[in-house]
Amino acid sequence: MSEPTQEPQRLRVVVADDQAAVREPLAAVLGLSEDIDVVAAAADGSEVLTAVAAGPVDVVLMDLRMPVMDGIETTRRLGEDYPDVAVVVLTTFADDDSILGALGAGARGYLTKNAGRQDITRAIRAAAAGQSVLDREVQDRLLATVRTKAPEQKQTLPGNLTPREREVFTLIGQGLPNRGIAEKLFVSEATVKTHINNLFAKAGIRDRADAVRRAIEAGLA
Amino acid sequence: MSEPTQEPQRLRVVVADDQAAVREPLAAVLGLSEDIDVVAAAADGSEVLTAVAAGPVDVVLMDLRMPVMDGIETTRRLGEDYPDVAVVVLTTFADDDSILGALGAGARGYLTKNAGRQDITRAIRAAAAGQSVLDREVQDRLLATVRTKAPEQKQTLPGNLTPREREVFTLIGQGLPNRGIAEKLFVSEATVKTHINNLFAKAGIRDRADAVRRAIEAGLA
DNA sequence: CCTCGATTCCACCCGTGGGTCCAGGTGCTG
DNA sequence: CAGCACCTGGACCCACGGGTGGAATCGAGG
Repeated sequence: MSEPTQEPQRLRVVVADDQAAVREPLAAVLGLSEDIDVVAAAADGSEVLTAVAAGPVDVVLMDLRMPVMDGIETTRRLGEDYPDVAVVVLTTFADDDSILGALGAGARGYLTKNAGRQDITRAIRAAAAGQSVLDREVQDRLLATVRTKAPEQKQTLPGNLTPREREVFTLIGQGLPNRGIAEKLFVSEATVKTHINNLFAKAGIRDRADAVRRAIEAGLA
Repeated sequence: MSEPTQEPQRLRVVVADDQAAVREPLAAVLGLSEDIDVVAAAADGSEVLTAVAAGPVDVVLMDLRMPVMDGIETTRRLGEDYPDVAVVVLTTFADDDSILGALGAGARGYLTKNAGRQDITRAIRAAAAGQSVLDREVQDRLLATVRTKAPEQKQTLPGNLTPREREVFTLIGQGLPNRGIAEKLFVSEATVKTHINNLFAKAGIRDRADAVRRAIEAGLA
């Protein structure tokens, strides 16, 4: 801990955007920062790869919508071949697929195009230092995705379930028929049906199919 | 877009940590930055709230483990009463519960204590500007949580399914009974059963329960 | 033209699932 | 001890699910 964290030399940055009207001014304005060197400007993903292969690069500022090879795929390949190169995404699109795709591919930052020069330079420096900078709305979306999908929610189940009922519920979620559940628990099938009826009533479950979905959502399966 | 984003005046920061041995040096070292004013140092969550109530505060640098009121609960209350105050978490713990709890409570940054001074000041500035800075490992964990739940793989299905069969399959995954599926597709229940039997044979599905699991895994539900 | 795959439908059978009611046994707690 | 919650089991009923076989229409393609 408490490593120096200073970047004594200037950060070597590649700017990637298919629109020259965006790419050129962006590269110019970034070069104004005394600690940033824009070493290349790329119009598509393959140009990014050649630029990175050509010389040492610290950070790639990447647009997502590009011809030939899009930003996500480019990010993925960079992560495989040049894991030390940090990718910061700068795009107009902030939909879930783009965000999850880019971050999942290894991007270390995600900015939308209403970010200012300060925001962009800060994100570049953070990415070079191993941190990750996200736009506020991007973080909100990311969290919303997590919350709906993974909040380890046993809260979606009414807590009144008895241990045995929960156990039966888990086995239903694994797709076992009543007889299979009975054998696994060393009880009669009638008992299993009783438990199922009780827990269905408590949890407001209609179907066995419904039960499977709920069990998976609840993280029991 | 392209707002000024400059913070002309110095950032007013509250440092919160129950250990004086951490809190004091941290406050001192942050004050060295010419754009940061440490306006208060708090030893627990309630001290943070009084400090924020007392004067205008831009950013709270918050430890999670604190007596009286922990960092997550404090963050939550700040979000309710002072939505303009940004919270940056600085803690030794990087487990999923802490991360999701803090970010879910509204924290705009999450650093572990191996972050250097540069990293911390950068995160403070980013948070004040509406961005969010995460440690690399924190982002990785966050993404891992997302990925286990939303991996969008349709490869688990044999490709031989006809469009209609895939459609029926999706509806099964949503827990609909055959009659419901029939109504939704404007066909008879017999037709639905035929499709189901065919796709069950093709995909090697035994049960309806099994089908629900497979549909969810395949990202169709 | 004729075949083949896809889609649509019907009839039949029967196993399982789901609902209801009831009841004996255990163990904890007021 | 009396009550309560839980687990266990049985009996009954009926709807839905799943399997089989057959059949019609239609469009694409040999």
